[in-house]
Amino acid sequence: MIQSRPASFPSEEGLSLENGREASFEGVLAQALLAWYERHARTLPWRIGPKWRRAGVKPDPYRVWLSEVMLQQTTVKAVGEYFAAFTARWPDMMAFAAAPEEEVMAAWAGLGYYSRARNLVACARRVAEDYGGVMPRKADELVKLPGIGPYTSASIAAIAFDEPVPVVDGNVERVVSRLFAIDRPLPQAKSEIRETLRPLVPQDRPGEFAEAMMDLGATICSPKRPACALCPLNMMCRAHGEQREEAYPVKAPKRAKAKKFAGAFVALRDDQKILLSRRPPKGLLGGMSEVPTGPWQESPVARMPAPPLSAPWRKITPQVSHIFTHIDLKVTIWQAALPPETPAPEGFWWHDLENLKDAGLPTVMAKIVEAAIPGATKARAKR
DNA sequence: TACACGTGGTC
DNA sequence: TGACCAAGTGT
Repeated sequence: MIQSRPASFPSEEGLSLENGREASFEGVLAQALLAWYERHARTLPWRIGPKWRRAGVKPDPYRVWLSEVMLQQTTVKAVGEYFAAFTARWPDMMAFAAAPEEEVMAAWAGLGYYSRARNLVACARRVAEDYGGVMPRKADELVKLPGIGPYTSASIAAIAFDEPVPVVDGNVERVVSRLFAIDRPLPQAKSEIRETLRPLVPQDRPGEFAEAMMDLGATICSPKRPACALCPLNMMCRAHGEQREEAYPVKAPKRAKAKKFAGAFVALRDDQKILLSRRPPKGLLGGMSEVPTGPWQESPVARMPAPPLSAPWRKITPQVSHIFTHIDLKVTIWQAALPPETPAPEGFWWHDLENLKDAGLPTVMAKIVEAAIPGATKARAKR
């Protein structure tokens, strides 16, 4: 169901352009947004700015894909250095497709949602094998690839290949739900928002339109205290007309986080090597390296879980707390020093503390090591 | 449809 | 402090 246009917008009869052409609501909105974008576009490493775009320059689909996947549920600031490191190390799709999965997982460490890294590798290999290393151009083709869903497929198709499809991310959900005062709660309202946006997409500049919508949401139409005075669409916005901007988008209530508790073991050999293992490929932190942990349980850790090897374990304080999206985890840490000749048990290995960065520990694991061995995660590898 | 899936920043 | 949020996807 498509919402009616804002009541504050003039009737169509009252609208005419200087050249005598009829101005549609859709056209006026797109023009106002694109004009704003030409002045206020954010400069981003994976983007071709409006000036160069007008000169016919298009962004590299590989970089668009990589950035879009990194940006899923992740801030621009957090992505910045990862994008630079990835593109320096793997400059194109074929180079990336040839990368060992474990190297990609380690390079991704700290960015979160680790299935994205695994799917990135799977996607690159599929593109290399099935498409000769050339990214498909259509959203309905892209959406079949691993790690590429409705948002990412549309964004790549629009931004890299100028396919006029609606691109709906969290920013756009907010902008569109305010523009049309859509009061159905998210995520149920997703399809209504997409279909409301579809006729607004200009056929000639869909990529810039998508980027402009997201920039507007990120910089003007913010979740709290939006800067409506600076918004190029304020006269067309129903939420603004109602002075109820922050009432949109309506969101369904979310569930409380589960509390969980675990014990962890920091085993440090006297030759400055730490005992690590790899987590199972699926599930939380799937495929990432870790310090050995006991079971994650519902009740506080009362006694030491079964350790990976026999050692003079002693409990250290304080505990480490870590908040995941859906789990509030408290970790009790046991530490032990071992002689240099100590062998690693089956499935474990000793990792040089000096080069801990290379181990690719997810943040929660790095926090555990840091609590036991202050400074360990900040050491840089020697040249 | 609803839930699993990370992390860091903001108010 | 704790709740919310940030360019979502897979199951």
